[in-house]
Amino acid sequence: MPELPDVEAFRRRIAAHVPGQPVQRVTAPDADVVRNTSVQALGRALAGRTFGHPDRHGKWLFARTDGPTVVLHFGMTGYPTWAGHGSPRHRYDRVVFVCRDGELRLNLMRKLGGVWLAGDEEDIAAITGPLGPDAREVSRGRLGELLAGRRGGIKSALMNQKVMAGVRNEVADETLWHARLHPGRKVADLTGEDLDRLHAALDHVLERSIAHGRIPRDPGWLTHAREVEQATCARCGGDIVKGTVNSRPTYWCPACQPAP
DNA sequence: CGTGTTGTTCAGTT
DNA sequence: TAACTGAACAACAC
Repeated sequence: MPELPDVEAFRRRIAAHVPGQPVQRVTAPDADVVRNTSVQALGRALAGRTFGHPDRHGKWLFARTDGPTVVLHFGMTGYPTWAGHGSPRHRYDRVVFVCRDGELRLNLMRKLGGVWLAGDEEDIAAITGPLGPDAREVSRGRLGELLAGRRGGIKSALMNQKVMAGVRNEVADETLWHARLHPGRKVADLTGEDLDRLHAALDHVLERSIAHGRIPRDPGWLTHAREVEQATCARCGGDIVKGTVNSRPTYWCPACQPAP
């Protein structure tokens, strides 16, 4: 379930191998994950082009070339790999960019993500739709601005890609636990101190998770609760509970994150 | 073969 | 009219 930290790890993986690689051809065993063009047109547009440095905004990845940009989204189950020409492809490698020294492969088990071809920044904006600033770039002041005037709950706002890009279910739960805020708290009811803690928690969760390549599953993290039958809060020792917020499975500590 | 999974989209509501 | 909510959808593992 890639969120911002996972996609940043993907970006670094691609950045380590792909820049400078000329594309020879593109094969797509599952053509339908190529979303806004045909496999043939994608191959024609990229053949002979050279990959540059990849960028990321939220959960979107942009594999630049000296021509068009390949836009990647990983849905819930996707990930990219770099592999030698001869190494066996995985069953769910849906699109393969065959380069000079290896292959960039997009594994999409559930086909929820996809590949788009973009000629310029305008194309990219049309593909991604409106996105708020990347969650990693949000300052304390900007967080206040982004949340100002919102009527709903804090978890809903954090997960809204138009508010900020990159946070989804697990990062939202983890951030709210670190900030000691109940996921159902109304944005309008949060104090300046609440927002201070929320910003510090978002920063902490994103930076530590990026360093780890994903949200750590260790006992000191709320996400650990998703691994075990019944987790206890690493801060207070109380039981972590599971419920549904915005029709998504949500974990929190009732003692540390009091209900609104 | 039914259930669980979760990012996104969309229909409907406030 | 923007913001909000919840249901539907995607495809597969188990």
